[in-house]
Amino acid sequence: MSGSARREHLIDTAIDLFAERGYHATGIDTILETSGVSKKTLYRHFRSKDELILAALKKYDGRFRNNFMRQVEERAEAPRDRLLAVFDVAAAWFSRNDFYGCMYINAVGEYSDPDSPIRLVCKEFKALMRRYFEDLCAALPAPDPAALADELALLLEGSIVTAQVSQTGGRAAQIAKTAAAALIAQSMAGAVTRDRKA
Amino acid sequence: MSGSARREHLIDTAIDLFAERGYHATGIDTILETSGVSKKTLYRHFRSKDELILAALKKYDGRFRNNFMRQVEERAEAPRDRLLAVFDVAAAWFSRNDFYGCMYINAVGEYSDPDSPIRLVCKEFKALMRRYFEDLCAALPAPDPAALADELALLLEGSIVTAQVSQTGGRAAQIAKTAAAALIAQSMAGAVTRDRKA
DNA sequence: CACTAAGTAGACAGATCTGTCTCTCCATTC
DNA sequence: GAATGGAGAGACAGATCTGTCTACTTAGTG
Repeated sequence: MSGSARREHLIDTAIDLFAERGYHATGIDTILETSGVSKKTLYRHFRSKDELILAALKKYDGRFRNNFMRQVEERAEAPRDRLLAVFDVAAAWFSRNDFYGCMYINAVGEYSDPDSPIRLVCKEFKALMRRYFEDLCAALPAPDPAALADELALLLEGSIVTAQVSQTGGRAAQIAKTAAAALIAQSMAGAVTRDRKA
Repeated sequence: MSGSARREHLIDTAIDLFAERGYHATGIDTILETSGVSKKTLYRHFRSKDELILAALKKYDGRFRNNFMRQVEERAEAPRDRLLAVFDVAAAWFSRNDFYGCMYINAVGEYSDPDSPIRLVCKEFKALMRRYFEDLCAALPAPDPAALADELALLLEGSIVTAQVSQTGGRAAQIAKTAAAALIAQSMAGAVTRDRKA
């Protein structure tokens, strides 16, 4: 295994363990045993555990969003259908047996300092997801894409934590999907109303 | 200070520290120093740290929901107004400088074993909050109180984590409130439509 | 082959964590 | 006033955690 491959393997292992057990509860030694990498190598690639956490969150960000958006785009074509497909993809995610909620939400729960790099990565991830919603809403086209995106993003977040806490699998995503359809309809109807008035 | 008073003081201190810093990151010693209680006393009242966590979550459950519902009921009278007032109360909560998200959501992020007592308390809390929504929806009366409650509960959860991660204060609650009004309207309109058809 | 860079294994230091235990003090009660 | 029991202070044990360091091995390259 090459140096960079080992580094990636380390990050992948860390992602899985942090996602399942949390950040403080996952020790360096556990990551090393699971990955089969030595401590020396870990500290050659990362200055500290916090840097490994940061690398894990950053790598997961790209991987997750790519995967998520690809699945949405595979399931539907039209903007409105894609907005709804988001919740079908979420349902599939929630039903996995390695679903432990959102890594970023969980991270924020463990790192409360608002200025910590970890928090910034989490904030950034959520901003990018919300941006994805806004792009889809703009393509509808919704009269106020930003406002509708805010609402739909809230529904997704709510379904994630509800699925995690209440362990109802895809049910939370189904509820969110129903609500999303209503909010989209309401948003578009508002546009029609305004158009008629004008 | 009497024995039981000391016990409560210990739990109150634990609530604050767990809420702010998380569960694994908060050591027994920190709780002892902050509360001014000795280690011997802590272990007289609680068998282990996990039992203290459990006691903290249970006490916070009663306190939070009492407080929350009282504020909602002070702000509005009619069921629909109260459903919307929920999000005003949430906005005030999110704007506090000691807002660190939901203790239960954060706890679930750190304790992934689905059968752990900690998880059960979290699940129970969310079920009780959702029940509160359902009671208000039934008083509307909404045609399908359970379905509407599910949706509104999702919006509240979403606003909590969004406020926590993105640090936008009461804004997330405002978005949720707007969406909630739309969902309530949609729900009631559906009832009217069905009534006319019948 | 020789050299170099990177890896494994693991001892080690120093900090921290949970939980137990002893000793002392103090308040209450008989 | 004596006895009892709760509480404070903190030593202590044993585990675990992060991070460093040494010694040995392996892979790749000129």
